[in-house]
Amino acid sequence: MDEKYFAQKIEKKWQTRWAARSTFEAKIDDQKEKFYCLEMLPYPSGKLHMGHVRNYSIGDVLSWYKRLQGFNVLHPIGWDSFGQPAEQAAIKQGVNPREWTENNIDEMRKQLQSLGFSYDWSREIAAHRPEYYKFDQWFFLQMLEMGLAYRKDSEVNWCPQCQTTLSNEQASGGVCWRCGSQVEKQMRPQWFLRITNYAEELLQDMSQIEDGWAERVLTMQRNWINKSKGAFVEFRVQSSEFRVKVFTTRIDTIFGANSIVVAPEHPLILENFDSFSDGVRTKIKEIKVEQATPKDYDEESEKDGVDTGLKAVNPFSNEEIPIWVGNYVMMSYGTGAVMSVPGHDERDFEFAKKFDLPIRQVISEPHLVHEHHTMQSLGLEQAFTAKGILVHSDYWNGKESKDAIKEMTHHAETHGFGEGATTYRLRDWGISRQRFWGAPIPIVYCDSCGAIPVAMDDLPVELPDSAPFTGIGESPLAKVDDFVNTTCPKCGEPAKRETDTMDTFVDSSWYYFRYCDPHNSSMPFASDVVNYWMPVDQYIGGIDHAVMHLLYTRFWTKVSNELGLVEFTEPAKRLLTQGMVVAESFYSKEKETYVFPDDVTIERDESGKVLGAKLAEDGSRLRVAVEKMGKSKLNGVDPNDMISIYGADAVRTFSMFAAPVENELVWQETGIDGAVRFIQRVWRYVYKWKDVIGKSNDRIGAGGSESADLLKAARYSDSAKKLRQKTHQTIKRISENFESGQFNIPVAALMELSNAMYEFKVDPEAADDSDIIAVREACKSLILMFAPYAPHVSEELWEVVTGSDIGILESGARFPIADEKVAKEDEIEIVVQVNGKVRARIITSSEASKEELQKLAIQDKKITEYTDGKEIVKIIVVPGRLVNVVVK
RNA sequence: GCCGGAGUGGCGAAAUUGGUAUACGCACUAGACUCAAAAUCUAGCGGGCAUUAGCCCAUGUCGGUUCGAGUCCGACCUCCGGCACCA
Repeated sequence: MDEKYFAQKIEKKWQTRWAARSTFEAKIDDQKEKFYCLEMLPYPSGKLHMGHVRNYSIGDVLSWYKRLQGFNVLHPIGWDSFGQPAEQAAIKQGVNPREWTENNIDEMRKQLQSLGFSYDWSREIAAHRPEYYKFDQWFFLQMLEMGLAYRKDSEVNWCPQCQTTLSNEQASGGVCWRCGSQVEKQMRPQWFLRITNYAEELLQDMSQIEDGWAERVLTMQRNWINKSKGAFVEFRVQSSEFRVKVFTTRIDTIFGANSIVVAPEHPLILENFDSFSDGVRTKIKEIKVEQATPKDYDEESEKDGVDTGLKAVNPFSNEEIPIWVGNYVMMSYGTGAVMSVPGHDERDFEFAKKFDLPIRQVISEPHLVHEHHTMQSLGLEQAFTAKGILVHSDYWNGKESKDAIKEMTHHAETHGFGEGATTYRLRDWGISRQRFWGAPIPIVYCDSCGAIPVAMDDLPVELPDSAPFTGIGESPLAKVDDFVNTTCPKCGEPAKRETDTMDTFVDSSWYYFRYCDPHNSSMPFASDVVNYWMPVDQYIGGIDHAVMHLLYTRFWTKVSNELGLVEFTEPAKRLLTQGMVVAESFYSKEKETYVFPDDVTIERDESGKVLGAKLAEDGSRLRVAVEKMGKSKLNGVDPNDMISIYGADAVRTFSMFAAPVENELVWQETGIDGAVRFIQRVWRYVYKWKDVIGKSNDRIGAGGSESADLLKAARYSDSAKKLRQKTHQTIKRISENFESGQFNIPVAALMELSNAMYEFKVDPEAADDSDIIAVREACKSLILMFAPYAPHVSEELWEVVTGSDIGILESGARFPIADEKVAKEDEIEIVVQVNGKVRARIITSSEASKEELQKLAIQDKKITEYTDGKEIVKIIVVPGRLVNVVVK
């Protein structure tokens, strides 16, 4: 056996063995507790980036840990293989999107395998294959039957030059990515899923998962759904039958309404448009165009609007107020009209300031009520948005907001101009895409029967193998006559297929079900199999998916539950949201592009701090920036190169050690040497002790089976005792870290353990039995705890220590368990503070009582120097930690 | 703009959840080994003053609560993620 650590060689060896032995294939086993560990599946871009490495390393660490604890672990992987990049490659390079995608999958599979991830490859799935997307279509038809899928007109980005629809990304900055034309909005009929039916459940069921999901994710989802209780109120339009309906959560502020602001496409405006003056009409058209132009989010759009001259009547005060058209009111949101209360709403305040509209205060802070009650108007510096006491509100004066909201809503209801209501900001999920590379929506349009679903037995509706990819005109799919032309499933007459395909979020909404039963051809999955494995015990993915994907997938689970397919209503018990991995990159203003360190001359000061950067090619200055990996075409660091230089174990270990998993990580390679050195240190240590701790030594029992009696019976020297103490302290610490999802600290703890092993200065030749037992215990514990990070080298060293090539998992080895008695320190250091400042340290028994500690502290010479001549006010004693003497 | 986060040495970070700030590692410096280099080992490594065993300052900024604050509260600054057709 080679005694030098050579990563590439042992990694290949163990990857081959695991595959040959099907080590990681999961089977249903009622004798064992199951653990479903799932990482978000990748889009097959063709190249792994460090964000992937980090994500999948976390999952692999956890999978190994759970296997070592005896769980029946399901750890699958697959491909989210529909999406725009394949279609863009088809347009730009003329390749076939399916071939392009399959090639990318082959490439990325190789890379994942070279990292030695413990996947059950027999369950691999890919969204673009008919055997998968057949069931996207199946689910769609089920939802159609349930009344959850429907069709309505909705906006898309439209390039008038290319005569094609564009994604938001393709329309960024409001111009077409291809030709640079101004992008417009266009209405077209599209399919939607009624996620809004589940708004309340999506909120309520958060109680099932709040222990396992990060609070920040649930908060974001809650705010996205944005439930608000309030009331609809109708304002009569003066000298007209028209009533404008608004929604407000603050009906208590209605006496402060100075105007009604409506969207430019509000029915009232459409109806009265011809009666407006030229100036008003021009302004309304401008606002309409502004709203129809896609904007970047960071563009701050200034409030704009125009007084239409129409008047509305406040149903509470009978006051006549003007009706404005405003650029901040959208027809697609709410009722398309708001009542403007500048005194108590920030947006309305800003609008009123800009157009010099009256601002009235009708809510006051309790202690100011008297003053405000008698004053006509107040010069508010900013909107007062808190609740309070009503003033200048006629009959309602003096009431608290909370009561006024109830009573005023009731008043509106009994007088027929309003009603209490709960609204949600969440909108239905539009799934239609005017693109080729997605699952076709299984609908046929017949002139006489209308939109008819394809029969279940006729699924899948398969994508044709080729289509004209031009980037111009309608979707490529619509240009394939053989696909488009069909017969009506109902009447048999000639008819046309739906040519829109589904949003790729559909594929990723149920893939974790499919992993449980990946080869089922008649159903998406068998219920009993899914009910064994699901819900997912630990889901791991980027924080960038906190809202959309995770909300869609929760919705899908609820629908599946309603269909009787699954027993549960939430897909994942625990969610770990990994921080983004970003590449240190540089932005070139002239070229409007990001470049990465290879092409850049970086200027640093003596300490290595980056001062600036210049483009190597022409010396132009660059802005230092970071860019999310995978977002840009340039992915910064190539994991392939790193694996071939440092080995998979080192790359995995370092990606975990570099930062806590929830932090954002600016990737830099410096530091990975430390991981390599650590692996080599462990390697050398095990080899140094190999002959005395391995199986060949039968003086103290075989290396493969550690007997508790043996450990107990041995008489240890002080240094051996100290080594055992460190071993068990490390086990304890790492177990706690794993349970709480901290994966960086265990690496540091293992390094500390190995440092302690090196400090155990007994020569293997001169070691007595108890020394050997202590060393062997340390080595075996270290190997087992390191296996989740660096499985290849751990398997190899396990073979060295146990003398058997059966493999860690096959041998039945378990994650070590800490012995509290062994881990316990006899003596500890107690800090003594005077007024919170550390002034002395005393070494004492870890058992010392509060009284003993206090006594020791005030007798200490260093402490008396500070306390002499002063009055001791109090003494705080925290056993095991510190004593704080407070003096005056 | 709206929603959600983050900020600790030259760098990645740790801190038992209110109790010794800087564990572990990277980089760096010096020494040992070597003809030499690499590797390895030993020591040092937040800043300032003393260079002794001591003192003062430091966890983005400003303020507050507390015997005690990186941790809790308030305001601000900077950076990052999401915003419904990137996945």
